[in-house]
Parts: sequence; C-alpha cells; structure tokens
Amino acid sequence: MPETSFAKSQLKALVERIERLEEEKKALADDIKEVFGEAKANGFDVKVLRAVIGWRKQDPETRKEFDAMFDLYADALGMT
Amino acid sequence: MPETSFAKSQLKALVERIERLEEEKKALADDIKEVFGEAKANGFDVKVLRAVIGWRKQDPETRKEFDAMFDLYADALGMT
Amino acid sequence: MPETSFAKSQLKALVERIERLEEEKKALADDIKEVFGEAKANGFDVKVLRAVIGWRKQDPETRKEFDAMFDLYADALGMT
Amino acid sequence: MPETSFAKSQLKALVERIERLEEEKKALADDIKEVFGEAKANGFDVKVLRAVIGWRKQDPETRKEFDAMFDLYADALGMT
DNA sequence: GCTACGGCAGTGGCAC
DNA sequence: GTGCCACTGCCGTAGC
Repeated sequence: MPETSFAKSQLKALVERIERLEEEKKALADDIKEVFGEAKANGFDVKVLRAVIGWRKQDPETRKEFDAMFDLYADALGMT
Repeated sequence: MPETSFAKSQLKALVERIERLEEEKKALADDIKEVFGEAKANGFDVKVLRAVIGWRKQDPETRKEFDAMFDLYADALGMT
Repeated sequence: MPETSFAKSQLKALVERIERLEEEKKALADDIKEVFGEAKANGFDVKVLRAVIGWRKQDPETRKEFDAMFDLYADALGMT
Repeated sequence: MPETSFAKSQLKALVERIERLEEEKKALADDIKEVFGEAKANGFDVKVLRAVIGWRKQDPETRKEFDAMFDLYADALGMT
C-alpha cells in the first residue's frame, strides 16, 4: 500500500516536473502535427506518409519477414 | 447547457441499456481474443494475421492506390 | 518461428470467424453510440455520463480508496 | 488527389523533420515515465497521480461543473 | 453545427 | 517483477 503520510513538497516537486515535461512533449506533438499539415498542403498523402515513417522504424530484416508472411497469408486467402 | 432537472428513471434506463450493450461487446471482444489465441497456437503469426484482416476491410481500389503511393514514397526515400 | 507451410482452409476458417465476430462487435459499438446520442438529445452530458458508467464498474472499495488518495494529493497540492 | 510527381528532396526533408521531432518527443515520454517510476518508488500511487495531474489541467470552473453534474447523476443512480 | 473517423495516450494483459 | 504489445476510450480533426 502506498504511503499515506508523505512530504507535500516531494509531491509538488514530482508533479511540477511531470507537468513541465508534458508541456514540452505537447509542444513537440504540435510541431509534428504542423509538419504533417505542411506536407498535406504540399500535396502529400498524410496517411501514406505516416505508414512510410512507421515502416522506416522497423529494421529491414523484420520488414522483409513481415512482408513475406503477409503475402503468404494474403495469397492463401485469395487476395490477389 | 444540459438540463439539471431530469428524470431519474430515464437516466437509469439509459445507463442500464449502455451497460448491457457494453457487456455483450466485451463478450465478443473476448471471443475474438480467443480465436487469435487459437490461431497462434496453430502456428500463425498474429500480428500478420491482424494486418491481413485489416487489409481485407479496405476495398481493392483503395488498397491499390495506397500501395502505389506507398511504393512511390518509399522509393523516393531510398527504401529499397 | 511460425509455420510457413499451413492449411489454407484453416487460415480461411480463422479469418472468417474473426471477421464475423468483429462485425457483431461493431454493430454493438454502433448501438452504444446510438444510445449516447439519445442521451445527449435528452439533455444529458455525455462526458459525465461516461464517467459515471466507468465509475460504476469499479467496486465500491476501490472507488473509496481512490477518492481518499485523490483528495489527499489534491489537498497537498493546494487544489481546494 | 495528392500529386504524384513531386520533389524527392521535399519529401525527404519532411520525413526527416518529423523523425527528428518524434525522437525528441519519445525522449520526453521516457523522461516522464522515469519520473512516474520515481514517484512510485517513493510510495505514491501512480494512477491517482495521473488523475490529479489531469485534473489540474482543467480550469476550476469546468471542474466544478463536472463534479456537480457527476454527483447529480451518481445520486440519481443510487451510487451513494 | 454536429456526426464520423483517425490518431494518441493510458490501461491492462502476456511474455520473459 | 519488469517490459512489451494490443485494446479501449478520449480528443481533435474533417466532412456533411
């Protein structure tokens, strides 16, 4: 069970640190959104863009294996 | 502004209907999870399975367009 | 490693079972959405409604403990 | 329809900007997780902590209204 | 203006 | 017990 008698100051410090970090995180999230908006304005398809970026995060080996198995299943299901 | 004087019975009825439906929804979610578990036990890759199922939800035309653009972007980024 | 030689028919059967279940699940999700819409139309605050329903899922003991600790923290942070 | 003939360099630039920002965002997310871990190690209840921090984001007026309506509904449902 | 969809964050369950 | 992954609910955005 979490303690019930605790230092206020400690709690405050923790909360403030978290709030500060979340603020910064939000700022970055906004920046990212902005860049996607810019991309869209330039005619790029945002959905595809996201997919490509996600794909780049995977190492090539993983991507290869995934693709292979995907095709295998898709084929078995008659998704030509 | 939402009303503040309202019929208790109406509120109760609504809440109960929602809870009942959510219960049923949860049961189905459990069933689905179970089938995936079965698939896994039979050697299927669940992650790929999910992807394929998701893919099947898209109409062929959309899939085709998405793929084409994906390849286009991937190529432009040198993801061979 | 997941098997690479597998029964097409087995895969198909699994996928179809999942798709069927997901369909039913979606139907229920739609029903739920509809009830919330009805609630809204009757002047209820949907956000609050969701919170109350969520709250009802917790057992009374848990709720009590949570509330107590919440107040404790809030107090320590000067959120009167 | 999104353009199909586009500048590779532009795409690359956009993707790299996004990836850079996401990296920074992830670093902050990790930092936050770390602080919560620290809080937990000091006996704080993380779930409650999150709730309190979320609550602080709402302006007092909103909080007040929400609470009032919550109690109203809860009462109507016999959740004493 | 509201309704519907998609993405994001938080929670819980599973695996190591 | 910890870390990872998927599911769910919430929120903000886009379309009717």
